[in-house]
Amino acid sequence: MAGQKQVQRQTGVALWRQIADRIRASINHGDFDSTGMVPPETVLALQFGVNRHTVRSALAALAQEGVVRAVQGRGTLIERKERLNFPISKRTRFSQGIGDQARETRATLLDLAEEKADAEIARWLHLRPGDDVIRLETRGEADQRPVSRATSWFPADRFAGIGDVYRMTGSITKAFRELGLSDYIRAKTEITATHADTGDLTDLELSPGAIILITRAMNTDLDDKPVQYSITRFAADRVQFTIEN
Amino acid sequence: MAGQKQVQRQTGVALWRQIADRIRASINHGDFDSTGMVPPETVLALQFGVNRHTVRSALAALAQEGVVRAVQGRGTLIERKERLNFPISKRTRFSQGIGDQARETRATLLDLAEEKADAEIARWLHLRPGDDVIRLETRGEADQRPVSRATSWFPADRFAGIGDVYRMTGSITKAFRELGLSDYIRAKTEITATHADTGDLTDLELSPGAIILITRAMNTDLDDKPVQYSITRFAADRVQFTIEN
DNA sequence: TCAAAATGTCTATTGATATAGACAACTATA
DNA sequence: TATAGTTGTCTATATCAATAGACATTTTGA
Repeated sequence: MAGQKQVQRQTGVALWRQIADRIRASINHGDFDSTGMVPPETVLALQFGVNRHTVRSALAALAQEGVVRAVQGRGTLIERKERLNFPISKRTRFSQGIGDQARETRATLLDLAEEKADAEIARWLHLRPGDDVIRLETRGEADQRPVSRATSWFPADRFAGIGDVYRMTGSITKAFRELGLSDYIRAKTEITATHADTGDLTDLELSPGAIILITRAMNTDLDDKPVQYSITRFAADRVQFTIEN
Repeated sequence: MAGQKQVQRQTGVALWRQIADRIRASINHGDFDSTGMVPPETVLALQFGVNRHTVRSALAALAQEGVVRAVQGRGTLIERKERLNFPISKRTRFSQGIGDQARETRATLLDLAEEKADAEIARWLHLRPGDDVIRLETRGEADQRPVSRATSWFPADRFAGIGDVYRMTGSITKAFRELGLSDYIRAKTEITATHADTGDLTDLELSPGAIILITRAMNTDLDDKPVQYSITRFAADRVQFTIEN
């Protein structure tokens, strides 16, 4: 049977754009891992019900992004993206250091809420269980490719409204600065691994069985006061961590 | 200052489509509530940096949706959408009964996870705390307008994989049927009200201070066994409930 | 070595998208 | 009752999006 949702016409979104987005998602999902290449243009054109030239426009856009590389006579190869390197140090920030590895980095806000700290959060943030904390859920992307999803907690009394500031600036570092915290330090990072759960599969465009790297990290201000605790889940095949001593 | 993100060209998404989406979001956000009408076409054209005709295309699309109505000489009025009526009965389902009130209804999957039941979930689903449950978070939309966001829990042993089935069918009722439950009954509904939290503001496109109607509901199978417990948060100015006795 | 299969290039045509300008028609108000 | 402000309509032009067909070029494998 054909795919459940075909491309739509007359919506103001060009067909090549819709097709490019769906092919990229399929690649991230690992649908073509067995061959390492995208199906032939004629096949894709048939599947999507469009002209071959339209598929070529979509593939050209993906080639421009660096997602695929077309080779005449062979086919369109999926570029083995290098793993993004996350240096872990006292100056660890998400966007910093990634900027030169990817053309476009973005963090999208998934959820934002104020809640009471449970025992674990309280321990990391040096609060008492039940104290107000702000929870921020974000997804990190590099070149349209979902890389990580993070849940961060902040002391609500000190960083009231940090969610809204984050929404404006799109950066934790900038949000901190807006709220009067000019600098902070990565005090501790724990790294573990597990299998992807269903939330990972959807948010990170993974297949069942995929591996997730989990970091639990605490940031402090210059007086060693905790300002942020975050749990980040990375798609293991898209990242590596380096620790310099 | 101008808006932080302007419309983008050459992306495969038509300018009129981007502009229409942003105007619709502004309307839902209540930005024009003081006047009850959209700014003049010439002003919008200047704001977005496009020709007036392009703005007109966007407004024509919104008029087609029924969001606005243009009146020559006066301006473009925002249609006071009737509140969606949710009849609450033993046969309460989201999509049913709404279909004839809105042109297009949709439920988008926000999150999906398997977790352990806490005390409250366990009580509603007649389980023991710690039992496995599947949590499903969705947003309900009618005519592109976000109406509600719901969190539902299902007993994991009985409805394993209901999340994936839901993703395919886009309907709880159909997902139940796929998993062998042909019919179910709304056993209990509790209704409360509160102010919107930050999550509501983003997901439902509301302004601070907006009112949220909350339903806590339990569905059972024909043997009175609980099959679903859900907490749904409605934008209060977009819905009404009716209970027939 | 030949043929099949795949991407690359070219021309041509149609419709959608966007800009530009001018003016008509209508509403509200001074 | 003028007049300013607003939406509606028309013509014209340029570019983008999509389709169609033909053929070249390259790779792979029989």
